[in-house]
Amino acid sequence: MAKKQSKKEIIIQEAAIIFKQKGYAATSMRELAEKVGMEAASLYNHIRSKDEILEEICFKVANQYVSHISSIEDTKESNIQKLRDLIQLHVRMIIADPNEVSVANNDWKNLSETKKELYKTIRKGYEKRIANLIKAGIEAGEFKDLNVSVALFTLLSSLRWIELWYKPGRDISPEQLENDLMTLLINGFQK
Amino acid sequence: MAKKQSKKEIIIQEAAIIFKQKGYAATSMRELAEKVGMEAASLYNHIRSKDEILEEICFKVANQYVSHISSIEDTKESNIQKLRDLIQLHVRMIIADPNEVSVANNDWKNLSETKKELYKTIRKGYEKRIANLIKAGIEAGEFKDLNVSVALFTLLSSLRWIELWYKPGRDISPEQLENDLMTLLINGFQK
DNA sequence: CAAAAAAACTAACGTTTGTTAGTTTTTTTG
DNA sequence: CAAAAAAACTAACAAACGTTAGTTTTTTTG
Repeated sequence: MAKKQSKKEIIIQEAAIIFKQKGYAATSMRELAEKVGMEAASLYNHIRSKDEILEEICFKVANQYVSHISSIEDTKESNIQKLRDLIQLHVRMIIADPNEVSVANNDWKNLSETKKELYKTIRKGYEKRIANLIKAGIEAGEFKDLNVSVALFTLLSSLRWIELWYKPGRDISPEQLENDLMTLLINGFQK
Repeated sequence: MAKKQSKKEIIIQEAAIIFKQKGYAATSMRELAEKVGMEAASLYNHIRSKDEILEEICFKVANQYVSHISSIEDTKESNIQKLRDLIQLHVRMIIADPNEVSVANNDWKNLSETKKELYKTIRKGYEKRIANLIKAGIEAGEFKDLNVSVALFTLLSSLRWIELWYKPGRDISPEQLENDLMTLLINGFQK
């Protein structure tokens, strides 16, 4: 029961696949058009420019992350549990749309100058909120006394391989993946 | 007392800076030439092609990683200590040359088809050796009973932010960075 | 210092790029 | 079913691309 997608949505979806494989700059509109099944010029009946495709992908992903983090912050759970929720959020976002998440994370550099600044601002805001979560955890005595930047970036970075690796049919379920990741990040390697 | 660099080395070094900023495909030879201080055509007195620059960067980095891992494997230390050594290796490689490491990690997709396959083979071989280290640690009872792939990729991925973040003059020393990372990865977030 | 080699230059090449204009076909609508 | 709207097409544009050819300048060498 797939929802009927507009042509624009199809174009963006297909673009995300190719951008992920080869990168935004190395992908031509003619190649994208072929994948979609039309001539390059026909794409412009649905989209304004190549730029626009990248913008839609990047900001859709960025806004999704931002929109979900409030509900984690607002719970009355422990900071450890909030960290677990955050890991779960990232895993589920990536598994729900590995192509678009991957493009947002890797190709945002190719945004136009103004959009790129906006993207960086949104991302920094998101990081700041997670940094505050980590600080709170340290102050509450739940977390080790870590350098907050190191903890923040290590956390976010450690989840980024999933977007490149995971595909349906892997011999590990999303639930297992979440659990293993939480174990690793919260309790570390050591037994 | 900097060693005298050949023009080719300067070109590659400068290329790594721009490739890191904008990506390989989005960087033109004319832009690179300007940064080096010559006309685009003059670059070709020193390099064969744009491709060649990327190849040199990617395989130099890949070979450096590979060449250092043997000495970690060959020690008679615990697997926990080997893991520490590996983290140290990565941190030092990244700090020694953040631009080239970054380009190798992000732009290898733009290698020619045959070189790309070679690169992937080298990288897989490297990953395999770390996977074996993790397996050994689990079997020795030093590590938790983790899914090896999850542990492997989380480990490698968690170190990748450094290449984007670290620059000389950060308010954290390489030693502190290494220590915090080891704490985080080996012992986890939890106190 | 003259000859040879290296490295810069200008000019231009053939392609590929994103995109527009104008036309035809397909789909939607009253 | 005719009119209108949407979406495909062909053709072509100007700009940018990596790269080569040929020439001039700079550096190295005997």
